[in-house]
Amino acid sequence: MAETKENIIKIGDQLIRQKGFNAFSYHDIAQKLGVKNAAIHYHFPTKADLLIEVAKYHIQKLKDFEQDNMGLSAYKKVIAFIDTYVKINAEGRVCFVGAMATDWETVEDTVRPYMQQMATMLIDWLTTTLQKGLESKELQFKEQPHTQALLIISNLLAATQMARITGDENFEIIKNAVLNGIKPHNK
Amino acid sequence: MAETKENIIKIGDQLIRQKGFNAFSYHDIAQKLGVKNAAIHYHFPTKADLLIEVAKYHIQKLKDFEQDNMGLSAYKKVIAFIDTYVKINAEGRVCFVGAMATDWETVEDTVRPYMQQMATMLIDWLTTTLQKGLESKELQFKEQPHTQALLIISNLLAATQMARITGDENFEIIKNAVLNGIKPHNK
DNA sequence: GTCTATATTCCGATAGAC
DNA sequence: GTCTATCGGAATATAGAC
Repeated sequence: MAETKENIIKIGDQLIRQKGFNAFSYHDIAQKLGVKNAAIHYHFPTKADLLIEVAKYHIQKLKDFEQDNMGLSAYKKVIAFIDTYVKINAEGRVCFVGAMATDWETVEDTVRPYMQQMATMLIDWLTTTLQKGLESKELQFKEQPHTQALLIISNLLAATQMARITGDENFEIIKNAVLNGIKPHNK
Repeated sequence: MAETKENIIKIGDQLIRQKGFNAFSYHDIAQKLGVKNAAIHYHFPTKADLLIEVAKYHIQKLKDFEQDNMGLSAYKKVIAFIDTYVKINAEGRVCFVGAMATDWETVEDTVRPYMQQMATMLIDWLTTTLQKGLESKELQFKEQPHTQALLIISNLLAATQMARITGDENFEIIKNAVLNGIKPHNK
């Protein structure tokens, strides 16, 4: 069934963001699915094949996210964006971009364009969202929208990582400060 | 010689921040030192033993950093702090806290307290530095010093990671914005 | 302190049966 | 599509000589 292929991608993604690309094995996935090692290789001959599909999966999830929140105000879009990181943090995982960044030097060249596409889409969407929020005076911040987008993404990306080491309180503090950094002063 | 032990730690540290803890082998270190696999095991029986020493090495480096910059103004201390991330980024590596965060779930319990100590020291030092800069009006920012410290560290930590994927321009942008975020408005 | 040699385990990957 | 079986390789780790 094609359902298995989808499940492998999802479990692979979870393992990548939990343990890292070099720390999980096909056996880990097989075990969770109740199948054998070889069954995973049937769907994804090499680990790089799987990683590319996981990256594509994230690109699609991001497109879905954009679509689902299209009608929302800029402020609520940012809230929804922050919320995805809250969920990631609650799972005890890190975000895909952060996980891929630390494994970057170990992944094959064929994989990298997909990660670059995903990261660029993320930055572009938030930049545009902030830009519109600025124009409608719904949001307020000093930096360029692109710069503010980079600041927000880096804050949240690192917050989920630091939370593992220093605890969830620091994630909460950073999360609240991010929001505070784009709120109009008179609100 | 004890020099070899020190060299193993330094090379181990570089490999951890370049490829990740689970992606380098004792063979990698041995090769760089021109010795054999077994020589590394003589100094550090297990990989966890080495990791603990790498963590201690970073704790000591941080103490040295604090000592070396003790006489500087708060502003110059922050500049020196940012500069360490500029160097990390120029090397194509990531910072130790970020590297350890993504490998967190795969390291033994005995290692974790050292990483927690290192991360806490980092946050505490920057918090104190920002606090003093605020009091002397040398620096200016809206958030609590502890919050601002978390924001700055998360920005820089993630900037080195994102630079790998989306390029060094984004690191530069984030770096400049970090500094811009604590500068008094009249300067 | 470093070496050779080796034990052991695990992982990625493939062949071929069902 | 999944299985059993297995290959080849690499990695962690240890024993014992020098």
